[in-house]
Amino acid sequence: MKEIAKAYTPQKYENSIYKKWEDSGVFTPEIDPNKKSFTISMPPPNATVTLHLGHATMLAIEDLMIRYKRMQGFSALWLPGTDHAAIATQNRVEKNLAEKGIDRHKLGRKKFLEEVGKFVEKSRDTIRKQIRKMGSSCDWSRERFTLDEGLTKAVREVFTRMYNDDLIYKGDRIVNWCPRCESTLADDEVEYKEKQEKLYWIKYGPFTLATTRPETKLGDTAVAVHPDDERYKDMVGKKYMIPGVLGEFEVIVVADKEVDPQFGSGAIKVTPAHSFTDFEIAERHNIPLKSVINEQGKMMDNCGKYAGMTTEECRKEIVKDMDKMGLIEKIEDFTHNLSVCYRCKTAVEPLVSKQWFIAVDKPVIQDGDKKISIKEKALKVVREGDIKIVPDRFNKTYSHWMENLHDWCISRQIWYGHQIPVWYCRDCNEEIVQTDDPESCRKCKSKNIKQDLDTLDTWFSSGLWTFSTLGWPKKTEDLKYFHPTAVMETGYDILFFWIARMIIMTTYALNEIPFETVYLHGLIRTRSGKKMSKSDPSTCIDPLEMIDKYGTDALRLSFLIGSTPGNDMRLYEEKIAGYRNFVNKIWNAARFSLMNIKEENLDEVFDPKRHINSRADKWILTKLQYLVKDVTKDIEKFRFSDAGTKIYNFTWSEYCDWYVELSKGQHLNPHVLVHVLKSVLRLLHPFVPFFTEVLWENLHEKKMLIEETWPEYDKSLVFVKEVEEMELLHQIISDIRKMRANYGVEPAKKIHAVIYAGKYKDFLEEKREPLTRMARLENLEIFDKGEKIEKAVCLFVGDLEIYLPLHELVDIEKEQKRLEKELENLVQFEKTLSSKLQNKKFVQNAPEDVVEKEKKRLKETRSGIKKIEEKLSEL
RNA sequence: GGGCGAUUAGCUCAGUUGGCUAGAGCAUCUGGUUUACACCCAGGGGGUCGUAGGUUCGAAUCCUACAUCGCCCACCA
Repeated sequence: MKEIAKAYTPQKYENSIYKKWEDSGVFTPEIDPNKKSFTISMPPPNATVTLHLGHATMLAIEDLMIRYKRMQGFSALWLPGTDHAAIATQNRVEKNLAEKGIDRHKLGRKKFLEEVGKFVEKSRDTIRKQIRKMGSSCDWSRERFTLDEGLTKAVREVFTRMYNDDLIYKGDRIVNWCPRCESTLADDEVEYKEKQEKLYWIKYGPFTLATTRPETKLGDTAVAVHPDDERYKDMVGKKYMIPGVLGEFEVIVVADKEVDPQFGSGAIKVTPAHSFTDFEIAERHNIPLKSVINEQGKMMDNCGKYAGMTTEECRKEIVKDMDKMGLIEKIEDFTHNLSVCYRCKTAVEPLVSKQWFIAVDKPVIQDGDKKISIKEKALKVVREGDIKIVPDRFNKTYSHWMENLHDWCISRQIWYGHQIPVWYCRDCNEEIVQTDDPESCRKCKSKNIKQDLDTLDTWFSSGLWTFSTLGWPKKTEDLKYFHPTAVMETGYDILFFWIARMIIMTTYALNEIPFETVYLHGLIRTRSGKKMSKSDPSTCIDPLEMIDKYGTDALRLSFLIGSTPGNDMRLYEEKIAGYRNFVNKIWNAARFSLMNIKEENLDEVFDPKRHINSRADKWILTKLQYLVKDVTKDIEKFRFSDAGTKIYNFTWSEYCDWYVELSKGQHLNPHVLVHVLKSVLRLLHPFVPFFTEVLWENLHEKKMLIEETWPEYDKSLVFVKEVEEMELLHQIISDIRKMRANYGVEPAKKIHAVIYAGKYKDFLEEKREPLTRMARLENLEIFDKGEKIEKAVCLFVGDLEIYLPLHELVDIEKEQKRLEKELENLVQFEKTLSSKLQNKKFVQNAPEDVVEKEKKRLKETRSGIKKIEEKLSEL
């Protein structure tokens, strides 16, 4: 009665539907003590980025969970936000300024930060819009930014507490230094890249040794050998003068297990200030440090003629000079893992510097009657299952990483970020750490104080994300109601960067877990399995472009179906197009339903007592109950792909292919047609929110689908017998169609059929209409039994015999061959089954229902064999 | 060096505590103006489940080894 467009056009509806949801306030959950809360903190996209496939996946999965729980009656909070992403953002703005010929140092800290602020404001606005594009039902009224005032308070509070607990300390330690960013990097912010380099064998006093970095010779203070190395045994503990390009210098020989006697000559030069291993060796043996490389990656003033050169320039020069002095023995090619900055790929320069650290091994958290470290605590909550990781194999990865965690360097020498809340008194050197800006020195009252210039690692603040966004350190209602959060969903690539740090920071600050479950999705790859990279647009799919082309719903499905947690997934345009087709398919099923129902019936509530008319109705309703049960279970177990596939198959292969087709004849029952459609829309809504909502409106629903309830399994709508009968009908129709195709019967031609139906006679009589229509029969005769019919194709479905007297089309020889082939098949199968059932161990050990099933199948197979044999003997 | 994952139809992937003659989508082939949908319908072909052993009544699924690809961690000057 009502007609909707012939095809669904997402572009026409998506924006207005989103606005309708947002304006209605459904995204903002109430704090209702009678309801359970369900919270997801959205992993905040970096403030600099535009939406990429990683975000799109994350948003699709999280929105699915949130909508599902919301429909189930939970107070579902999905809290959105953005991360200031200190280094990444600063680099980006520096680059932008550089294009205009502006250098940040000339601009000065204050002005530079203003520039960053402007850029970030604009950029955040873009990402906000893009998050909306994905249909994300997040609570914008609670949106947060890691540099917000509230979050900054949280950062200072945690810093101060940790400082007072002696967890945060300042020390001279060797750190990863990026000379381009001019900042420290945490251990996991360093990447390794394989590179072809040279290995220089140099004459080194009484030694010959191999090095890739001859320029660090200027900072050498020792030579180390393996304690068991016979070659150098007598030299250990002695001091030697080594000839160098800047004259002789003294080294001491130490024995250390770290040295691999197999590599090179078995002796290494020790440069404690510029190598992690050497620093550790130096610490163990009390060897002095000598820094020769500065924070710009250039040789320091103590390097004579090399001062001011970059390490690379210096290497060239020093090799030249050493060669002149006859110090170079040989130069070999060498493949080497070069450490580079994860943000800008510049080679990392290890150097010694005064930095702030978090001590991860210091026992400070009360645990029963003893104290454990923040690291042990973070291990414990996962080990004991307080936090569950999906898929669980990542437990191992997590534990391994956490066990090997060293003190975390948290200070960064960049400007953008949370400035470290430490002030120094210039008059009395007092160090003041507190949450508010102090006016004067607490010790000498001098006003001559200055804040530490460094900022905090960006992961320090994002480590507080689940609770700082809910108002902590204030004891807010939000915090009480929504924390701990339910699920943290993110890519496995930031398990260490972020997940691990949230667990550390939250268990320390709140003595509470940040989330109950960690759900890790895989990375999106190209069709050939390569990483998509922005620098190569030919491999890269832009989610926004796909949304324009196929709609958000189709894009979302392409992330949700066909993927499993923790595994990478390949994405390509045909896949998205396929789900667009699915969306359109349901749209058209709805179109059909609407065309077949009176408007007044649309407003009626489905009542099984009055509205169920036929076996077909009972069949589809039963299948729907199974679907509801399965899908609910799958979503609860985070098997989103399975859930989606099941809805897909039900809708297309059962509802559309059979039930809608049946509706075109005597079985038309608009009530059930629409009821099942509506249930499917409910089930589908968390996956594909836009078009389900559009259809919902068209079905005269007053309430929005987003606010509707999730369907529940209803046992009273399960009809096992009717399902069996209907499936028999499907089988008969399919088999007749197959035979038609097999014999090349023109689709338009209607044929004659005779069925000996036994106990199903009455049932088939009732289904005469769909049977003749869907199998394209012109004359159907149904008997309970009868004589075999000659010159006819025969089919055996269970105990039924079907004859298609195709007369001139029947080629006896061909028919014989077909039957023989089928017989062969059945005989083979019979063999397998009977030997299985004769096996006593199988009958004894296998579960009863498995045995029963096999028995039933054996019976059917044997009856089929008998029938075909009879038929063949007549041919 | 240590760990993890993958290996199933031409392609992309499902396959839950072992239990239908191993499934889907795409592609392909044969047909098609059916009461919604060609973004569709009906039907077909296509797989020794990476290899070799083992456990079991029964293995794609569990165990062992190997192979290939990929990822993570550690790291050598």
